[in-house]
Amino acid sequence: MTSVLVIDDEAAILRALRINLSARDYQVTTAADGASGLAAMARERPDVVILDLGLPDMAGTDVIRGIRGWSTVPIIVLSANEQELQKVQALDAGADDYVTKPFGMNELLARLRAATRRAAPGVDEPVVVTAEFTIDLGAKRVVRKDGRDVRLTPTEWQLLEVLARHGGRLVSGRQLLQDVWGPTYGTETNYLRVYMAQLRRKLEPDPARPRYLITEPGMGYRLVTD
Amino acid sequence: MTSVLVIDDEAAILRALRINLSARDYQVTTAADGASGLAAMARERPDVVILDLGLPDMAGTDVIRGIRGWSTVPIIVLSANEQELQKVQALDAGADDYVTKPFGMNELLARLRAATRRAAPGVDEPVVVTAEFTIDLGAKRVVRKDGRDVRLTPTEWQLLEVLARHGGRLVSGRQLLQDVWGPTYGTETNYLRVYMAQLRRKLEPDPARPRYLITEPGMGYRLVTD
DNA sequence: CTAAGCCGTCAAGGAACCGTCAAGATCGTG
DNA sequence: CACGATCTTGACGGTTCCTTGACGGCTTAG
Repeated sequence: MTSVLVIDDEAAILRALRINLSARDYQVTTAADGASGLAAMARERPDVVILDLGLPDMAGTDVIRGIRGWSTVPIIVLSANEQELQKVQALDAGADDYVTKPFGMNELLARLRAATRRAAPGVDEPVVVTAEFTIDLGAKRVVRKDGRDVRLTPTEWQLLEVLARHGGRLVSGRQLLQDVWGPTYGTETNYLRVYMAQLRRKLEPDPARPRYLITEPGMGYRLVTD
Repeated sequence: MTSVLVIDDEAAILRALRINLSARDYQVTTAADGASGLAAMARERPDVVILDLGLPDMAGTDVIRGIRGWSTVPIIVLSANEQELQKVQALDAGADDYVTKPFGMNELLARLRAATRRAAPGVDEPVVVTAEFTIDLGAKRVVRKDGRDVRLTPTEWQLLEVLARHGGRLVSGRQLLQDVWGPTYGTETNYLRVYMAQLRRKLEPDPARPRYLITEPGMGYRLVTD
């Protein structure tokens, strides 16, 4: 999922963007001024930034330069200012695009897609490593330590992905069922038994005595990464 | 020196751009319609394209797609059309930016700098190498290990290019369809089956048992590069 | 000790997915 | 305008995958 950081001091725009972006499966973080925007930038590592130039605490070009100092994340600038000089300064400071308010939501979304499409190859997804195998969440790939990669079915992969994204923490059976099979499931624990067995057969050195895909009786499952 | 291809049918704009760009040390090539624009594109290999959407011979989005079929060069669209739908269609077809006429020359130049700045670090087109063949994305060529090069149709090449640019990662059927056939496609999986078979027949040593163009049932396809 | 949960294992039927082939439609070119 | 190359479309058979039920081992509580 693509994550977006919106830096804007107008509550109305913030709300409109949050609603529209969330509805299209973007993960949205917001900040209301330049300082907290830069802080959020370092904390969240978003895939793309939408930046309003009319911030109360600092000049827009300084925010851009603050980000460009250490990141090449795409920056889309919003501004009510139509003056050409302003646009030139923002773009030359390192912005990728400049949209004048008022703007159409569909246009902004299209420019967002264009910006993320360019950056697409280069975003490194997290990787879970154990002594036996490596899970590459970005490539949707599992490779054993001997270099051969493991063939997983869609359901097997989804189940493993949910466990991996929880990073070693316990995940309840109900949550696993809902994340993999959909929100209407929750009690079909036999599905989990079947697919856990499949995963163990494909990943564990000794499937009878699991070392990574651990059952916590009565509670759920856990992927330990040692 | 940065080279620019300008595709526009208005003589006045063509002249203005030629003068302004030349004065700033860009190397300018021009074309007056879509067909000759695509021809010039293949001949000149410019670093960036400025494209007017109001061409006499073909739709703007088709010109964009014609370029995107084999090149990732930045495309800046010029248009008198302010309609949002037009912008969305152009950007989704693969354009990088959309500037509405009349435009300020300084703004256009700034957007030009932004577009070329982004592309700068990645200009060296990657090459994908396997034990059987080599894919040269820059030259749009596939060479077998025995030196003979493989003839691919435009669609075959586009499909292979999308897979190659994802470098071993899994690509979903929906994304392949949208990247190759356009954003309105997504369910016509039989296209993929047909063209995957074509590519395998031309690239795989044993097309019946593929080693490089791998199917992950229910999830998508992947180009493994061992 | 026994019964009741909970879990792991296995196999089979049916559905979904994929590879293959070939014919019609379309496009570009001379 | 005709020809060849390419793209689209439909149908068929084979393969993979998901679901489902049954059985037995293990643990725990009474």
